[in-house]
Amino acid sequence: MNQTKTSPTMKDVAQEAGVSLGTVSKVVNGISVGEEYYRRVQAAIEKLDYRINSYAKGLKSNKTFTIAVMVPNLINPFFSQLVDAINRELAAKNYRMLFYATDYDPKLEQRLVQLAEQQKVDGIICLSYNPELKVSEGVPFVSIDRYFGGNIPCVSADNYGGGRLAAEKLAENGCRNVAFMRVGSHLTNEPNKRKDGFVSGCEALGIPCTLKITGDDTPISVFEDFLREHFRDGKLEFDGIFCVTDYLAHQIIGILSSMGLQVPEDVQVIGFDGIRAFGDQELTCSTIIQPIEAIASSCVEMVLGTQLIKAPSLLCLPISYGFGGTTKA
Amino acid sequence: MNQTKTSPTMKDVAQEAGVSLGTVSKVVNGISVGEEYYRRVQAAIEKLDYRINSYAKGLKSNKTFTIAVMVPNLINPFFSQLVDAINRELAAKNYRMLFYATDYDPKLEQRLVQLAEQQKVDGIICLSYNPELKVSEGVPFVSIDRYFGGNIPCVSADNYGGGRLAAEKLAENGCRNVAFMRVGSHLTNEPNKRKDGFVSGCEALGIPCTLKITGDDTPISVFEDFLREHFRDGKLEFDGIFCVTDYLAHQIIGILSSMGLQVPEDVQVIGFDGIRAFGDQELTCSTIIQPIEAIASSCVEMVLGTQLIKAPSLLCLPISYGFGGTTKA
DNA sequence: TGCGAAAAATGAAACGTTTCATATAGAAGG
DNA sequence: CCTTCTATATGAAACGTTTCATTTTTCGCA
Repeated sequence: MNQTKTSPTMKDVAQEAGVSLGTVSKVVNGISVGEEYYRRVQAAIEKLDYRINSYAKGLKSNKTFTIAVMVPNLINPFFSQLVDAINRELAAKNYRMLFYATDYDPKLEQRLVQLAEQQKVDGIICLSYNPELKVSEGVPFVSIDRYFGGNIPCVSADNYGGGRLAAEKLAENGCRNVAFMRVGSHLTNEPNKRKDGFVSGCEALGIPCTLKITGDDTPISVFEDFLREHFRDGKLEFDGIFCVTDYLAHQIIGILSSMGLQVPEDVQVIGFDGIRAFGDQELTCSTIIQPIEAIASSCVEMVLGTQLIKAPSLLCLPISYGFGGTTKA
Repeated sequence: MNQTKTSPTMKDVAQEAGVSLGTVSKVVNGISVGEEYYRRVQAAIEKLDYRINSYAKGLKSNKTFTIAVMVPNLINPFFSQLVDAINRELAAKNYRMLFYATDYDPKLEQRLVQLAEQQKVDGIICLSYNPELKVSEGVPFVSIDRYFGGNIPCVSADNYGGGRLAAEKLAENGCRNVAFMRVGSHLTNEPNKRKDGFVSGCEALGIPCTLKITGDDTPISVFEDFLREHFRDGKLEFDGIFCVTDYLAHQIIGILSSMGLQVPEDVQVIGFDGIRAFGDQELTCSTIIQPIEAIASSCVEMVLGTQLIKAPSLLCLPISYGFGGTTKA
């Protein structure tokens, strides 16, 4: 018989140490036992190289020390940096992270939430693109950037404040006619407040503001068309543009330069997120910086229930301005 | 008694459907049963909204449909794009991904491997920075970019070929005196072959080549010092630089421009990886592109054993050149 | 020295599956 | 109508833990 060597169980340890199963369990879980027993069990554990079986433990105790984290993908640096930060927080608390990419697909997202629940995770952190997402009562759920109401907590940056700040910064730098650009129309999404904040900021400052918001799946060329419409005699009608994300800002900058316009000399551009292209290097465009670490740690605290949520709650974390060379200062 | 409503089990389904436990198990696992039985069980499943408990299943069957993926972090876009691609492959095969960040820390990495094993994953995919990593025989393990020998399969890009290609491209673009730059000294790392390929390429082409390889934890300023040493009368001694990663290339480009040098007019720079800063946008420096998708799918195939490994194997995937504006073509 | 109370160790039951030896029903053949 | 064979359904045991009702040990005190 060529038995494949199976890993030792608590029973094996108990036998080796000459104690009962319950005693081994106590030692493994750090519950106090007699000194002599403790020593014997530890020795047996070392000798057999025993490791607890998380699946047996999870089955019996209904606690898996696993959190599901869901974002559209890991390609967009905002998402990957967020997930990185969440993972750090979880690891520090001895939790494990099950990762799911939703690909911006509401159906898939719904399926993944069910999958995660069935996977018996202790909680779910999700940056959702599904306004109608159904979540089971049983599993703690924390949303990022989308407020569902009910008793589902949501963590997000102060998007409204960020919008206002963008308006103020452009104004400070001398802009007198600005535009706002946004892809998609997920209306209940918190980031949509960036527009509201920006518009209100412009109004307060007395600066005219044009909005260009495309549908969900329109190509980037729509923005190019828009810009060309407002381009006469080698001059752009706007002297400042606020883009809803850094990602979009980079695309817009590309279009502007292909039109022969200089950034920031001819037109200033400001994005949102605070992406550092290669991780810890400098910003590649001026931007409103999201507090990624703070978002991550709030999510983790909330989902682990360190911080109990009673009422429907929307946590708004402070943003800041970052100069990246696409504004004048 | 305020019982918290517990989820239905197979037993509940069996009772509801009036069949035995075994029959429910068969239906759930797609094993053929009598037509009438199948119908009744399905109805009961729907009615009770039954979901299988993965922990019970995993405990009994010793198969968890979970793969651990380990890279240093998700900040470096090469890593996050790789993990994204691996996750896609796994999801397509109905596997789940447990993610661990090793933070370039060999000790931590070793601990995480043990943790993953104890977590009963069906396999581990790891981009390791620990040349002495110990892996249990029990769990399928696939390495990325580090060849351990033994019977541990390794997947990597053709780093040697990539180095040669970098030399050829610089030569094609008129370079006659080049430098190679690399941080760290993880000598058994496959990417170290980039240097060998580059050196051999330069030799074959008859171009002088200077190497600058720093220690593991030296600051970036070491490269600045090096460049200044080779900078006389407003002219840099080199007309081409190959950086071991795009990440480094960007830092070097920053230094060069702070020295008043133009890229690519005064000096051409080529990186390695093929990072697209914002995911799907254009390259921000000329580079040797790693086949990230191919690496990901090979890893997944191997770790799932779709493709059986017998001998120690090192899979080398083809690279390509990508123009990003920091070379002349 | 002996008694009772408190503290500690024990081991059986349970968690929700899979699996396998057994039981059953139905079909086919004589 | 009975036997045999096949195909299918059954349910008990097992996976490796935790937990809790019991039993055993320890120890202070009379």
